[in-house]
Amino acid sequence: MENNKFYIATPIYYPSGKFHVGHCYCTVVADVIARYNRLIGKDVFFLTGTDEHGQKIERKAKDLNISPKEYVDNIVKDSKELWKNLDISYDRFIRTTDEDHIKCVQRIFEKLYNQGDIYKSEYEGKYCTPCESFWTESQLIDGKCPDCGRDVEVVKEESYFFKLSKYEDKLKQFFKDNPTFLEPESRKNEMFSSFIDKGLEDLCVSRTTFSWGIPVTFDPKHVVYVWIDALANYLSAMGYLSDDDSMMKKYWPADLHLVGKEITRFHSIIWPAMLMALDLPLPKKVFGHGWLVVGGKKISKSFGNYKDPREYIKYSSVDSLRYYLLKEVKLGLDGNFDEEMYIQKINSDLSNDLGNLVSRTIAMTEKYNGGILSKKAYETNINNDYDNELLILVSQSLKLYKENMDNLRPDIALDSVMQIVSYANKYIDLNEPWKLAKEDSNKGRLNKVLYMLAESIRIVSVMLKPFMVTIPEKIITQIGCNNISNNWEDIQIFGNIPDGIICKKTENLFPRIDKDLVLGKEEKVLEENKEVLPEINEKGYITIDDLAKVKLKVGQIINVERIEKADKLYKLSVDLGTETRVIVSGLVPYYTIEELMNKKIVVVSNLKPVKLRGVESNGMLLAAGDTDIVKLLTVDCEMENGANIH
RNA sequence: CGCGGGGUAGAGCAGUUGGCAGCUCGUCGGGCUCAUAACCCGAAGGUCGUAGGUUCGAGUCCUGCCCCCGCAACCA
Repeated sequence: MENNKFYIATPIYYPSGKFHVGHCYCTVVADVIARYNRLIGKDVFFLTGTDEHGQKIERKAKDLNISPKEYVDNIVKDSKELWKNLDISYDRFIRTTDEDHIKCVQRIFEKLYNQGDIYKSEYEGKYCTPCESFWTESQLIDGKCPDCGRDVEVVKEESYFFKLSKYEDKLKQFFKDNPTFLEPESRKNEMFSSFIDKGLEDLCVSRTTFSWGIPVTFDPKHVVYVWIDALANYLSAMGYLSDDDSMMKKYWPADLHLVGKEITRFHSIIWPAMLMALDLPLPKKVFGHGWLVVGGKKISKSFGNYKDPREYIKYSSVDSLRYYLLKEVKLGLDGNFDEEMYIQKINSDLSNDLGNLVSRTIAMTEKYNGGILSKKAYETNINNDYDNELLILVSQSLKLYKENMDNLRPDIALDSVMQIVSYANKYIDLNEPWKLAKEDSNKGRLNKVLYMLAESIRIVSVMLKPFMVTIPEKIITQIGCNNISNNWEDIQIFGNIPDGIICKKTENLFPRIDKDLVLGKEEKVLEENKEVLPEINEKGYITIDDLAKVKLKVGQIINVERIEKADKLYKLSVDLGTETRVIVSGLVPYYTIEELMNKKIVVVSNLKPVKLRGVESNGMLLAAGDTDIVKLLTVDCEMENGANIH
């Protein structure tokens, strides 16, 4: 079957700085799609890499007093590390400085030149000499260089041009014949209204103003400009125009170019035109995804919202990050990456729903049936309504999943997976296994429920494989299915867990993340950076000013309540003279309500409020002791409420 | 008249060909005790930016206006 291969590529990124969440987003999405296609049995080739030439790189290297190659080598090393951290399963990391790529680009350039699609002419533009940069009319600010504000001059530069205009009609026809070539729809509108309908101009494809690039073989003072150099990577990786074109035969045309919305134009206009000129089949699809915005703003160094993605992984996990990026961001639209939302989402979806489902299922199986999953019980007991509903949901979900993965809606696909998880949790409550376990006559029914759950969990794990790298395997191991085959075809029919498999609970799959702890910590780090107080750090002293920051007051407890669902917490109302404060404190093991009533205590009055078990605590009371004995600090004579302590 | 995207419950978002306005989180109330203080049920909460139009019927189609964001030849 010709249909059985899948060639997917991300753009090659420009390594003018370290990669951020945005780059990761694109690559992670591509990786998920690649893994999905492998899962359903396709022969996948997944390409990513770096676009390393150009003036900007040349200049950056010069500033650092190293060669451009050294400069990009460093960044490439780091980004490969990053992709490893994110479990990106690329088949090749192509660099435009790779030997085979350079050869390929030169041959493409020659070929196009020889057949007349590239010609020599002059490029005229506004040039800022000190900045050594060309600017377009629209980039200029008040007619001056946007970088340095100095005057620009009109300069003519000898250049080679690609006859883009020649392909205008062919392109229009192609878009007409292939309505799904460019997605989402909105991008297509943009391409037409902004560029194609306005008419395409020939494209400048060489430069003489810098030398960090691939030399034009027949005119070496020119280097190949970004268009051909960068776009050609998708072909050079296939060995196009080389001695060995077996890859080309096998994988070309590409099935999917997943690109950022700002470079959709290059991939949907220039790239197809180039391929037409080379007389090659065009890619099946170009998808222009949206951007991640952080804190409502585009990711950029100047906004200060630029963060190494590995920071997020540190306190969560790669799988969590990948899950969030695919679930919460609708492919094609901009998505907000808010750290607080991130933690909340993975706590709720992954810890509470998924992790806890696995945990409670296995715990019950161990407790009620020695960890043994009984396929016999599943087969011999008649389905009730809940069973049927679960079975229907699973099969619907599998269908929806595949449909949406194929249609590049991973968010909806994930949604359908999570629906199984959600119903499975409900299924437990509906069946009440803990009640079934009380009577021997219900043993069969109980074991059926447990089997149904385990099998649903196994199916969910397989569906999650493209999205998560380590967790699905861990889950499968916990439910004892690591020795059976768990591929796409193994989940199409419900009931594939053999009889007598033993499951065993080990680690917590998704420990809940304490939002306050993580985000609070961060604030502390920022503060430490602001105020460096070396004396304190060295000797452990604080100054009188530091002490003055803590406002201590005398207070009287005027009301005490237990907090529901909290083992140790009291909700105390404390009279501070001018006001009554609510303070939550873990004194249940040490004091009774009666003992606490009317006590005069010492209160830290300016502590930042925190929510404990849903009750906001405004302050803290002082107490002595560790775990066994805890005694409140009180004042040894009558003191009016609200009196300062110093 | 530069181009594009967006404005839907407190927050973040879905809403396919026009047909009772949904999801997640949060809030409030209840249930359960197998589980990672998790899980299950119920409730409150929306003039779908605004003004008009088409229609039996508009979040959805058309027109005007207001606000936010991005792009404007190489930052995914």
